[in-house]
Amino acid sequence: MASDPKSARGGRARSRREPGISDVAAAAGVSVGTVSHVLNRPEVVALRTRERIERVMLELGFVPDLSARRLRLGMGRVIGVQVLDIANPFWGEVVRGVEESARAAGYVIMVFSSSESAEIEARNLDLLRLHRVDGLLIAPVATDERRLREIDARGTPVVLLDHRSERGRLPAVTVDDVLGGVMAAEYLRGRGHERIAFVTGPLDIAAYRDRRAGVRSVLRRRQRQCEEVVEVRVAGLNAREGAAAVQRLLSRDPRPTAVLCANDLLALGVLRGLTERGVRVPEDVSLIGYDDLDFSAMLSPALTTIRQHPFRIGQSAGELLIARLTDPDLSAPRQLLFEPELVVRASA
Amino acid sequence: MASDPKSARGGRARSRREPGISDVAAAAGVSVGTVSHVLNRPEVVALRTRERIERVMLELGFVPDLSARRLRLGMGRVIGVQVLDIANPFWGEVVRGVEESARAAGYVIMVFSSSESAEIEARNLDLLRLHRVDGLLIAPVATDERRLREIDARGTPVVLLDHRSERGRLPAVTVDDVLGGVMAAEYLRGRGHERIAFVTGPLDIAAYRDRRAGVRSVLRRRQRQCEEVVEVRVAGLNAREGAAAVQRLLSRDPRPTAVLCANDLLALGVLRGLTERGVRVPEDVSLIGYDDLDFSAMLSPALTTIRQHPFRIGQSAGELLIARLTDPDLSAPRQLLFEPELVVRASA
DNA sequence: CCCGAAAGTTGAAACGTCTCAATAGACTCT
DNA sequence: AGAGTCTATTGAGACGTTTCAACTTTCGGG
Repeated sequence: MASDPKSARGGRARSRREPGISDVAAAAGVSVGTVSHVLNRPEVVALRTRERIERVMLELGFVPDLSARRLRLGMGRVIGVQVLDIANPFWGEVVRGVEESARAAGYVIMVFSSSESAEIEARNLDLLRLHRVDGLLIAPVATDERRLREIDARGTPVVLLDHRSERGRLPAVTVDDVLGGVMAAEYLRGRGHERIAFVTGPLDIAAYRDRRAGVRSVLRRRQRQCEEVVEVRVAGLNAREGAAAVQRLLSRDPRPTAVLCANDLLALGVLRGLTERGVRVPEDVSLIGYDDLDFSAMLSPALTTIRQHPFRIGQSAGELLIARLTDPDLSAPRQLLFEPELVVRASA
Repeated sequence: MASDPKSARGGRARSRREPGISDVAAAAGVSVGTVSHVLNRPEVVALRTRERIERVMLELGFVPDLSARRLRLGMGRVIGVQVLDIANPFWGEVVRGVEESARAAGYVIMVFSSSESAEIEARNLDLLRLHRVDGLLIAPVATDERRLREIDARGTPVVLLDHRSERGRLPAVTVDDVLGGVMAAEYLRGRGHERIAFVTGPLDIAAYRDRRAGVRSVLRRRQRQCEEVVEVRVAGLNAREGAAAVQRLLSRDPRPTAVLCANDLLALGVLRGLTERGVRVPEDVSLIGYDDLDFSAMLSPALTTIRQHPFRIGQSAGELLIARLTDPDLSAPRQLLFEPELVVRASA
C-alpha cells in the first residue's frame, strides 16, 4: 500500500485530483469553514481574508463540487426534462426555452425523450429518481398522472409540459388544444368540407386527444349525418408515419375531402404521400397541420396550420418550476394557458 | 430546537426524506456494508440475506442516491452534451442518438445548446465542470480546442461532435464536410454554373469551414477567373437568417447563378426570401442545402442537398465516449469519419 | 482595568454511499 | 480437538460540502 500503482498507468492523464475546499483552506492558511463561507456568505468573512482566499481559489483553479453540495443540502440545481420527441423541432424549441430559463437561474437540465413510449418514460422516471433531480418538467405519455403526482408529493416538484393536468392538480403550461382543433375544423367547415379525416398519434397524450375533441365538437354541433370525422391512428408523430398513413387515408370510402393532422411533421409526411400518389393538394384534398414549424410556410403548397410558441412554453414552464423550487410553499398549482392561432396558407 | 418547525409547514408535501441505505439496513437487521454489497457485489452476500434485503428495499421504495455514489466513486454516470442549436432537427437527431447510446449503458445526459455563441459555450463548460460530468460530447464553437484538450487531460474524456480535431488530438465523430462541399460544387459546375454563392455562419465552426473549403477547392481547380465563390456570412444557421441573407445575395453584381447553403435551415430561409422577391428556383437561381432534413424533399422546389446521418453520429459518438469511460486507458484517440451523400432534387 | 458585545474564525458533525481490513462462524482435515 | 480454510458479515473512514455552536480576538465604555 506504500506505492500507488494507479499513478503509474496512463502517463500524465487523470493525474491530480481536482482541488477541494480543503486544499484551498490549506493553501490560504485558514479553516475549511472559512472557505465555505466565502462561497456562501461572503459578507461574514473579513475583507482581507476573503481576498486572500479568492486569490488562492483562482491559482488552484478551484471549482466547488455541486454534487457534494447536493448531498449536504438536498438540492443540486438540476432539473429533469422529458419531451415526446427531441428530434421534432417543436420540442427542440421547447427544450431551448427551458434551457434558457434554467441558465438564467443557474440551473442545468437533464434531457430525456420518450419517443411517446410509456416504457421508455417509466425507465426515464427511474433514472430521474436515481439522480435526485430537484424538479421535473415533463410531457407525459402515460395516461394517468398518478405517478407524477406521487413524485410531486414526495418532494420533487413537477410541472406538466404541453399537457393539462387532470382537474388541475399539477401545475401545467399548455396551449389550448381544444381551441386549436375547433379553429381548424371551423375553418374547414366554413369552406364546405363535410368529410374530414383526423390523423393522430396515441390518444394517451392529452394534446392530441384535445385537438381531436375540438375537431369533433365542431362537426358534431351540426346535426347532419354526413359530417363525420374519419380517424387514422399512427404510431409516432413524424413524417415517416404520416407518409405511411396515406394508404389508409385514401382507402376510405367515401374518401375524405380534407385531412387534419395532429402536427406539422405528420402533415409533411401526408403531403409527401399524397403527392407521390398524384393526389393534388388542395384541389383534391385540403390539408391542415399543427405547430407552424419553420418549414411549413415553404412547403408546396404552403401549409395551413395552427401556430404555437414552443419556446415560450418551455421558458414559462421552466420559470414556473424554478419559482416552485425557490419558494416551496407556493400557493395553488398554477395553470398557464396559451392561445393558438390559425395560419391560413395554400394547403386548405 | 425541540419542535421541528419544518414539519409543520406545507402540510404533507415533502414530508419524509427518501430512505437511504441505512434505513434499509436497520429494517433488515443487517449492517450498511451488507446492503451496499447487495447493490454492488450481490454474489458475495448469502442468498437468504440478499433476498431479505431486496424485499425490504422494495417495501421501503429504496432507490440509491447516485450523486452520493458519485462523491465516493468519482463517477456519476452522467455525460454532458453540447450542440450548436437544439432547435435544429439535425442536432435534435444527434441528441436522440446520444441519448440512445447513453441509455443503453445506463448513462444520462445533461444537454446544452450554445446557439453558436462562444460566451454561452464558455458558461456551459463552467456548468459542466461544476457538475463534474463523467465525459463530454461537444460540437465546439470556440476556434481553438485548447480548453477542451485541457478538460480531457484533467480527467474528463471529451469526444468532438461533428467537428474534426486539430491534428486528431481528440477523438471525434465527423462527416467528411470537405467532401460534401466538393460534391455540391462539382455538381453545380457540371451543370455549368460559374458564379456561385456560399451562405454560411461563423467560420470558427469547423464544419462550415470545411464545407467552404470543399466548395472552393473545386472552383479554384479551374483556372478561369470568372469562376468565383461569393461569400455571405450570417449570424446563425436558421431560416430567419437565411431569409435575411437574400437581400445581400441579390445585390451582388453580377448576380450569382447558384446558391449553396451551409445547412438546410439556411436554404429554407433563402428559398423563402427568393420566392418572396419573385426570383424563381431553379430557373433563375439554383439552390443546394446541406443535411437533408425531413422536410427538404417536400419544399417547392424539392431541395437538392447533402445527406448526413445525425442519429448515427450521435450514437457513435456516445458509444465512443462510453468506451473511453469504461476503459480509461484506451489506445489512441479515435476518429470516426462518415461519408456524405449528394441527393439531387429539383432545386438545382 | 475589566466587562460585554461585536466580529471573525474554527472544528466537528452530517449528507448517503463504497471499500477494505477485520471479525465471526461453519466446515474440513489431520 | 486443534489448526486451517472458506464464507458472510461488520464497522469505520473517506468522498467534498455546509452549518452551527463554540471559541478567540478586538474594541468601546464604564
